Amino acid sequence: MNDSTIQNFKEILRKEGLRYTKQRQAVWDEIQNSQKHRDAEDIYMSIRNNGVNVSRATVYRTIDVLVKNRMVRKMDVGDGRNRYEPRLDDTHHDHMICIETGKIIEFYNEELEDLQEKIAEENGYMLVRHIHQLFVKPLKK
Amino acid sequence: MNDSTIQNFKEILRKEGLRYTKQRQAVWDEIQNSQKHRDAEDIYMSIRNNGVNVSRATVYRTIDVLVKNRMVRKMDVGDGRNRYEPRLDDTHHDHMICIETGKIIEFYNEELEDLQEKIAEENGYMLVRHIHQLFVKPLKK
DNA sequence: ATCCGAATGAGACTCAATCTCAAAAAGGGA
DNA sequence: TCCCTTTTTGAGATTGAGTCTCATTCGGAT
Repeated sequence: MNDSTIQNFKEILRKEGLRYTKQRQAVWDEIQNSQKHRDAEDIYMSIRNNGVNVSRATVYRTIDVLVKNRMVRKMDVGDGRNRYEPRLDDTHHDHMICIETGKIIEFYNEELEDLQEKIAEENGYMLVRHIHQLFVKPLKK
Repeated sequence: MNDSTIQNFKEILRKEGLRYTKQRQAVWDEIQNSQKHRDAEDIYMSIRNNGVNVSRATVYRTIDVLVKNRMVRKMDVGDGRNRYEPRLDDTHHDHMICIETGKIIEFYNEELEDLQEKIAEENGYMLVRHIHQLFVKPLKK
C-alpha cells in the first residue's frame, strides 16, 4: 500500500475515466497485500472484516478494471470459482495444482512459452493468452 | 453406434454397478456420433429431438460416468459451460480457441507433452492431467 | 458550496450444474 | 412369465458464482 502503487492505481482510474473511491482502493489493497490465489468471496469478506463497507458488485466491478489493466491476474482453476492474484512485478507464470493436498505451485518455463507461440503461429494464429494448469500428485519416494 | 462400442459401454456400467438404460445409451450415442466440443444443453436437446425422453439430470449423471471411464473428455473453455467430446481413439490433444470467431482448433505437440511432465517432476510431482487452452487471434496478413 | 454524472449496494436475476424424491424401470430369481 | 427389490429417472427446486437494476450517495470540476 505504498504511495507509488496508489498513484499508479489512481492513474489507471483516470485513464479509464473512473473516479477514485475508497471501495476501489480497498479492493486493490486487499488483493495487493494478501496471499495469492484468492477468490472473490474471500476478498469481499476480508474487506468487510477490515471495516470497509463494500458490496460484492463493487468487488467484481473493480476486479474487472484491475484485470483489464493487468494489475491483477484472473485464473480459472477449473472448480467454478476464479482466483485472483496481484501482478505487481508482472512475472508471468502458470500453476501446478496438487490433487492430493490442493497446494498451488507456480512455475515458469521459457521453453514452454516459446513453444505455445510457435504452435499458434504454425496454425496461422497469434497467441493472445493461455490457460495452463498441471494437475499433479507427489512422486512416490 | 456399432456393437463393440455398445458392449464396451455395457461393460463399463457393469463394472460401476450401474444398470443399462436407454437414456444412458442415448447419451453415449449422442456424444459418440456427433461433432466435438458440444455442451450439455446441446447434447440434451439433440437427444430429445431424436425422440428419446431424457432429463438434464440424467444427461449430466451419465456424462460423469463416461468422463470417469475415459470415454468422454470434459473441457473447460473458460466461458462457464463445459464442452464434451468422445475419446474413441484416445488420441490426446489440446485446444486453441480463436477469440474472434470462437473456432476451436485441436493440436498435439509431443515436445509440449514431454516438457509438462519434466516440469512436474522437477518440482517433485507426477503429472496426472492438465488443462491447456491457447486463446488466439488470426495473424494479420 | 453547488451541481451533475458516476459509483455504490441491496437484492433480484441469470445460468450451468446439482439435488430431491415420488414414480417408473431394470433385472435377478422362481 | 410374474414378482420383488433396488436402481434410475425426471420435473422441478436448489445452489452458487457472477451480473444486473435502480434508487440513493458520492466525487470532483467549476
